Amino acid sequence: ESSSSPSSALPDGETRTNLIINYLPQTLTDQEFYKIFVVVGPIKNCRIMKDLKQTGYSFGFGFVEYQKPEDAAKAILQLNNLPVQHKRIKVSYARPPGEDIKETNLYIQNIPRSYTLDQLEELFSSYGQIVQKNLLKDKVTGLPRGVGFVRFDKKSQAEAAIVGMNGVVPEGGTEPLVVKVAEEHGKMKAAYYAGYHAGLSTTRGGGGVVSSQVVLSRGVEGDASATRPQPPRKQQGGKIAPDRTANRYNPIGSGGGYGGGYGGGYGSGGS
DNA sequence: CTTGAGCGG
Repeated sequence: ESSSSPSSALPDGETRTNLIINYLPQTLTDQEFYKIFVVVGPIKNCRIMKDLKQTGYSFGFGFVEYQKPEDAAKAILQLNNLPVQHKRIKVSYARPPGEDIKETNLYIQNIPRSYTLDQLEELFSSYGQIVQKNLLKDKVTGLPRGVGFVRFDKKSQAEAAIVGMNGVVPEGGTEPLVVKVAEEHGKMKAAYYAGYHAGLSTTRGGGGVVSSQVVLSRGVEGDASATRPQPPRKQQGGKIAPDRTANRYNPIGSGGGYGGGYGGGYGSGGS
């Protein structure tokens, strides 16, 4: 049945129009964002996801919804991997809402230091499609820390990977892997950096903020509230997650180090 | 010692 489909190669039952765009440069504006995608076809809706309306801090990804499915498909073909500033954007279909996409990102410890990204992927590839992966390196030495991330397409795949790989000693390693769902607090960091300290007090000492008002009088309730989140009654049960909110990174400032092997001449530069 | 970014309205 060779018919119709005049100028576009839309897969058979493809009706999706909504795309997610990843790896947007932090400085990309909404207008620029729109301009990149509107060349493909009329857009119904698009938006860069931002941390807060207040800070305007971009999460580095956004959505583009076209009016026509063929334009969405075309955008993936034409704009995926497009160099934008110092990055290459990723263009792919957004997932239908309510899908099983919630806990697909895994945090892995005790990865043999000798492992490459490919090896890491190979280690987990049998459980499903890996959509993203990363190996963390020491900030100062640049040496592998033995921890990394693997993001699966589906939650069920991530779950299977945990069951299958957690506790397993990989080849070339001596310690069993620790595989668990990664915490998704990346988005909150921007808020903290922006000075959005709602009411979070890190009770762990040695922290950064030193409040000069340390007037603890015995019996004064109001003041003590800061250092006493809970009444001491129930301290026995369960484990208390201390404070993972300690962010000691400089938000902006590092000039790079990720990706980038490609110097990119693309197209003929306009003026 | 959970990543400059992978799912909103």
